[in-house]
Amino acid sequence: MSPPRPEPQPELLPGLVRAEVRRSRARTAAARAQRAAAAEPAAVDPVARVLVDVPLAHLDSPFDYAVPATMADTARPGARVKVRFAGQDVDGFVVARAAASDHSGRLTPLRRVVSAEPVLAPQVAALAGELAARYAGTRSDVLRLAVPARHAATEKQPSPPAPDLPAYDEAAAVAAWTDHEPAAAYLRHLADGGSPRAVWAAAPATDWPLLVAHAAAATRASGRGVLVCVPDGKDVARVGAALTAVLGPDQHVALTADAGPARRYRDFLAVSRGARRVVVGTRAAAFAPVADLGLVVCWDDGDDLHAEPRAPYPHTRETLLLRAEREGAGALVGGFVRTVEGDYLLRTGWAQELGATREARRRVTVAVVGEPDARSRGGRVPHEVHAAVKQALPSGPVLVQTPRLGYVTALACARCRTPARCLACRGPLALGSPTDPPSCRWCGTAAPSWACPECGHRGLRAPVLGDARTAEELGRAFPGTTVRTSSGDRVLATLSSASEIVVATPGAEPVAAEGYAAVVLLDTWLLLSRVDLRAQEEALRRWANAAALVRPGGRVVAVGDPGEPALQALVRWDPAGFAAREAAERGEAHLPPASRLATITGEPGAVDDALTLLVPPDGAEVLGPVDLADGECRAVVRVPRARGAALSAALGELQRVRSARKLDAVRVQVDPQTL
DNA sequence: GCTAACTGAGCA
DNA sequence: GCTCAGTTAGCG
Repeated sequence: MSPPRPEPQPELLPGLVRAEVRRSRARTAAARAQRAAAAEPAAVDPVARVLVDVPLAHLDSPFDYAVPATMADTARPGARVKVRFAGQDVDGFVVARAAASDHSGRLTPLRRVVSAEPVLAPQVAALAGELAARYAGTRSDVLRLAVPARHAATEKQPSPPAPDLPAYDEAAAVAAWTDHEPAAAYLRHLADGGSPRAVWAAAPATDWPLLVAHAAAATRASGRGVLVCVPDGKDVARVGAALTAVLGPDQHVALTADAGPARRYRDFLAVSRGARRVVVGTRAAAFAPVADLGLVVCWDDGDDLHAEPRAPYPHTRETLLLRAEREGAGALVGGFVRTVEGDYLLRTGWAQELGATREARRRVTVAVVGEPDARSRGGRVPHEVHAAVKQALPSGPVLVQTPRLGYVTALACARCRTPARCLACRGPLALGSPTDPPSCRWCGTAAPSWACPECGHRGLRAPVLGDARTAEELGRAFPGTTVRTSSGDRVLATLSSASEIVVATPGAEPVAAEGYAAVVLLDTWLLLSRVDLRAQEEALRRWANAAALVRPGGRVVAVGDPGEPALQALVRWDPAGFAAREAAERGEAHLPPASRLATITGEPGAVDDALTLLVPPDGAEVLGPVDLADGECRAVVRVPRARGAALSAALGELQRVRSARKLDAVRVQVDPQTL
């Protein structure tokens, strides 16, 4: 060791050198502290295995640190720590303590235990590893989604005491599930400590939050915990209310993104400390460290809110099913429709079917009426719909679903308001989705480079808002009836049973206390016209979710083409048959879930490099790359489902090599929701 | 990513 | 022989 240098006089030195001296002093002080700490290692298990929070793929594995005696008790598995890594202080989690390390060099001591609170449960650490492998991402990315930010003041507070196990009313649970088969056996299996896995297509007019709550109660009866994930905060509130009704107060926590940091951490701690054993929440809740997990529930798994938009882009359903598998829990994948992924779970025998009885499916009648002539300047609401609304109103509220704002109406020149017309047939131009070019509502011809014939301007606008205009039209047709709207950022959560009309966009439909007397689906062509892999499936999902809000015996009227397969599936209330057909078509087209598909997106040069580095598994197909907007491009790689794990592994290796060689980043998405 | 060690150019 | 900018390996 070198003798201490004589320290230069700072005031005699120029600023830069002085700064250097300060740094050097700080270094020697840090080194002294480290030496002192290293001198006294913990007596038991002096090695801490730490996952460091660095975003680099090739550094995604635990690193060993020495545990100073002073941290012997606090540096426990799951604790948040600060460590010196590559010359800087970084955050990390202790994942294990060990007696020895297989690292050959001297171990750097832990810098600091941020908190002894074990926030990273062992099963969540393992899950992060599996998800990182599955989605070709890093554990640190997954952990950022899984563990909420620390809130020191909240951490000091004790969590509420764990409540007593509530009594389980099996008769009530079976009664609530009476419309579904074989629900009684499924519930019994859960209550007996079994882990049945089911894909559930709910009957129309089913109060599904109540059924989920009873499944939770059955699981709780076996002493185990429950985790329920739903698409949005509105559904969290509904399931929360049902859980309170069935299990009693203080049995569950609701985890949502819009709770503040303090509340979020408080609720997380209540789960992590075992004070709450039942969790309902949105997609981030899929990582909640529920103790002794007995059941995971994913409601409406087709909703794209379940797809995490941050790397590595895990899907709630996949996260929950991985957990069910590794933690030995039962699973319930439910919705008013069945996704092709749900169909796949059934076909492979991974899950059993939980379906609506024939009588329950017939409880609601769905009719399809043709669209009014688009050329008529009259309204979009046909006579049959007027009649149905008129008939239903005296007995309760009526829901009118109309596709999203602005995409509905014919377009006009943004400058001079001249209506935009199709060059081929003079029909009105409209937008099918926010991303597609406008196209003709009569003949379908796309008009990507429209220019106003009057003034030459190229901008288009929607002159009237869709739901506002519909509400206006209905208000005129039914004078004296209250017409309310629910859409976008002005969503009505619930509704009384008063006789009023609610015009809502898909996903924003309020739930009526006693169910709707009638549900009307307008402009069904619009949802079907999206150029998306899942357009049909997604359209049926949105219609079914609205139609399911009708009361038993109520009427559903859809305006559209009766020949459309998705509308026919709605009329027959046959989500299983529809999913099976969709799955078959996807299989023929080598699309998920029969294939596993991944995208590589980034700068053209970066994507080229990535494709050169990628060692695809046997049978892999590489498509593209094709140019996208913003100078990016995207390649697609797909393999038969059986090679899915190999594809994920190859993509993970690609990211590690790319990261180690400091090549430009590319975004890898495994099983993206859309293409 | 970042730091620290390494390398070679430029100059005394 | 030394400094310094530019490069690069390795991170416990």
